[in-house]
Order: sequence, then C-alpha cells, then structure tokens
Amino acid sequence: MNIYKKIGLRFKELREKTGMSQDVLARKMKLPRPAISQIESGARKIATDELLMFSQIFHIPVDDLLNPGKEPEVRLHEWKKEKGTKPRMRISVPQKNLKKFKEVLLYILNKVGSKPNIGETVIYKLLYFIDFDFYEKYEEQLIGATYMKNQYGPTPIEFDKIVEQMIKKEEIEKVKSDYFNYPQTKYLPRNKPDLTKFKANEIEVIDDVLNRLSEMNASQISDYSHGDVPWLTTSEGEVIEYESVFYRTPPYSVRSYAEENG
DNA sequence: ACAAAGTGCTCTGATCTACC
DNA sequence: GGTAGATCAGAGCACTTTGT
Repeated sequence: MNIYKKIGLRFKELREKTGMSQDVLARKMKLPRPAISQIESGARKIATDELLMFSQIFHIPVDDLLNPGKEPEVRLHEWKKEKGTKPRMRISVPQKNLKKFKEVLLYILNKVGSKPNIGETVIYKLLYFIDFDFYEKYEEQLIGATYMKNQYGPTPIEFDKIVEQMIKKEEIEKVKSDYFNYPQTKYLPRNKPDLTKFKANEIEVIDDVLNRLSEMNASQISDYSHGDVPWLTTSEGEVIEYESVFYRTPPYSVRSYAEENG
C-alpha cells in the first residue's frame, strides 16, 4: 500500500468518526467534493497546504497524520457535542493576562508609538506577532490575547476594553489624525512601562517584532500578516488559534526546530 | 563549427467536471 | 460516495537561433 493510500484511509477514518460528510469537509478545505473521495482512496496526492488544513480542522498534528502506526489524538466527542464550533485545543489556551497587555502596549507606544505609521491597525498586528512569535518560541503565553480574523488582519478582541480603561486612568491618550489622507487612530503613552514586569526573553521577542515590522504601514503589515499560517488556516470571523504557529513556514517562523532536533 | 540558450511540440500525469 | 472523460500544467525532447 502506498503512502497516499495510507494517509487517505486515515483521513477517511477520522472524517467518519466525526460524522462529517465529504461534502462538508470539502467546503471547509475549499476543494471540490470528489477531491476528498480521491484523497481518501489514494487516487489523488494531497498537497502540503491541504495536509496543514486537514490537521487544523481536526486538531491533529501533521506528524500523527503521516504516522500510520500512531493512534490519532482527536477530541471526537467534543466535535459532535459542540456542532459548528471547534474542539478544544490540544495545548492549553493561554489565559488572558490583562496587566501584561497594558504593559506591552505601553512598551510599544513608548518605543514606536510616535512614528507616523504606527496607528491602531499596525498596533493590532504588532501585538499579534508578539503573542504568536512568543508562543511559537517558548510554548508559553506572553499576553495571551484572543485574536479574531477580520478583513484587515488579526484583531485582538480585548483591545477596545483595555484601551478604554487605560484612557480613563490617563495612562494613554487617543489621538485622531490622518496618515497620507487616510484617517488614523494613534495612541500616545502618558506613562512608562514597568520593565520589572517583563522577563528577558519577552523583551527580546517584543524588540525583535518591533525591529522587523514597526517600519511598515497599515496596509503593508496587513498584507504581511495574511501570509502567516495561523491566519491562512482560520476562517473569517473566527478566533486564530495559538497552536497553529507550530505549522508556520519561513519567513514567519521564529523557532529554530533544527537546533532542537540535532 | 560548436556550445549554449530559446522555442515549440508532444506526451504524461494530476486534477476537475459531470454524471451515475 | 465513486468514477469516466475532459482539461490543464509540466517535463522531455527536437529543432532553431545566437554568440564565440
């Protein structure tokens, strides 16, 4: 039996256990329905991006899909129970750390907030890359904010509430302005961040993100974020899951897997 | 004259559409 | 859910053109 047939049988087994039809799976994977039938029978080879998509839909590491001897780790009962919602993540979801959110925001604003290109949209993306880069590198939360996929890129859903609090406490100031004829919302810090609240590796990741991305304008950083695997594997309006950073590809990946293995 | 690069044709395999 | 036939893309090859 060739490898594609083995993978196909595994796909079929997992799909049937979840009670999902080929049609539903095909729509999730944005493929024609017969493609699912052919993949399952081994008549069609599966592309890398399709493999990643499948691993995301069923929350199974790619390794498990490619290893025929291994029992797949899938939360079938949860899938059936919560129709239309995703099963829980394999690795625990980082808990939100609101204080950390404030400190990171103050740190960003103090460092790059005065640059003309740094408006609200760019800040969203900087927070996203800080959170996801840190999670990829250390498998731990930094802020642990919840990012939704919307038209313009990842958006932290806690942002408005936290910013509102910070404005009330006069920790930051909201300024409406224009950037090349586009309306821009800027935030200016009135406090300094408490650096004792940060670990060295947290500062390192934040600085790295700011060095790499803080020169970009809103549309550049949005375009850039649209090539990241966590973004690509999430449907519009859904929460972008942290676990997907482990399937990142260059230039987005920040973790050196080769070093760890050898 | 010869080698390297470019062009176009054919074949093969992968994928999709349409149908059962 | 399965599959025959149509369609398309890419690889391989022969032939032509260009440069030395």
